Amino acid sequence: KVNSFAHQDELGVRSRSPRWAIAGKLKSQQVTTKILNIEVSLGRTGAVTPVAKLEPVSVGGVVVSNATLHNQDEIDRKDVRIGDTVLIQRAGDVIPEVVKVILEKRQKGSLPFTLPNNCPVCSHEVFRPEGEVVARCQNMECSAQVKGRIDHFVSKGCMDIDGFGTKLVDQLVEKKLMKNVADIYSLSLDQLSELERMAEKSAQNIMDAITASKKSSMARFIHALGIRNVGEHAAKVLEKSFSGNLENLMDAEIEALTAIHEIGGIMAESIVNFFQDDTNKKVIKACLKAGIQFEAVEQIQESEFTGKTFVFTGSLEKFSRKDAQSMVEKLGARASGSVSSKTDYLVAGPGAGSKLMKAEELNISIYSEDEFLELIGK
DNA sequence: GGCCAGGAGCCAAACTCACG
DNA sequence: CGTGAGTTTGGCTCCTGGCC
Repeated sequence: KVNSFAHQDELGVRSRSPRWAIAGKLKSQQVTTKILNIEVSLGRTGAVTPVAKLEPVSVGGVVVSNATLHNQDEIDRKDVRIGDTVLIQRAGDVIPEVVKVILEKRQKGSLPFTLPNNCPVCSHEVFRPEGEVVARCQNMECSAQVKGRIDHFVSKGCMDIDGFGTKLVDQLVEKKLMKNVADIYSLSLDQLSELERMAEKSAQNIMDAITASKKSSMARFIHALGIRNVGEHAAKVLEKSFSGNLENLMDAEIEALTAIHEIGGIMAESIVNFFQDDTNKKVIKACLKAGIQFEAVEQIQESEFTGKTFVFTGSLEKFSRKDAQSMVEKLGARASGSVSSKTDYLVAGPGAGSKLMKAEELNISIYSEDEFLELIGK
């Protein structure tokens, strides 16, 4: 914003403006380390994702021992191999990533890495559709997928069942106490107390959390079901379009769905397929029978912010991200995760990084938390 | 003492949608 | 049909407090 040239920051980097100087300071620290192994993990959709296990190394103040490799194409692009010495950094100073392989240090006789053709968990064949990048385990009953779907169902943005963590889910699935998400509602206090690291107190807390979670909303429930291509946002769109009537959504046809703004052909197909499946129908029925209730759909008020886009960044101290999101949604605005030319307001807390810089570049109005609250009249 | 959940922070690639 | 914007999916570490 200021025409000051030949600025020199403390790293000794000559830059043309103060902003560049900031960029210089924020530039991620890059460190070399070794890839000990490449492991494969499975998501709730059966997606096969490779993770590099690193020789632990301190970068930007934390000890990093894992870095995602995304998929086979990424591995090929960077030609990452087990045993390689690699340069890593924390993208945005948070997420560890492999920048590149130091080829001079490559061990003789190393081979390019290829993901397995069979699921590492259930051995079922994995399939990568033509033109797609992600290979998926095709076995719907694969325990990794069952666990993943339950993890997702109980998570914060979904049914939000407090205390229902991954280790608990692992045990429940392995002991065959759960096969699908509806089984949550038939768990008993005794069954829970008998599990490892669980006793009366913890078990009761879980039971209470399950009960509390039954007061929910249609959007949360749709999101929780884990329909492909339908996440938090799409679930809200569907809730609004169907005015909170789940049966109508379940019976909806492709044409009715694509008529909705923000729902296209691919999402419509995923939705129809999901609700046609008999197992899915049974699970939904069981959940509703267990007593899940949807709160009334809130009417949003017209305001000067209707249609505007907010982005929140940095550590927010006056309110949570979720609260911020619901505050702006009540005004008919939306909260997005990334800054673009369509962003109207950026709200930055302390420690904001790349998003703040991008917003400055694009000349987007920047507000502090207090200024934001004042702006929306709170 | 140690395990686990959950909150905080936010990235990258793939993918989808809408629009010119 | 290409493109920009936004969503979805999956990912990483630190730290605290509750409970076994």
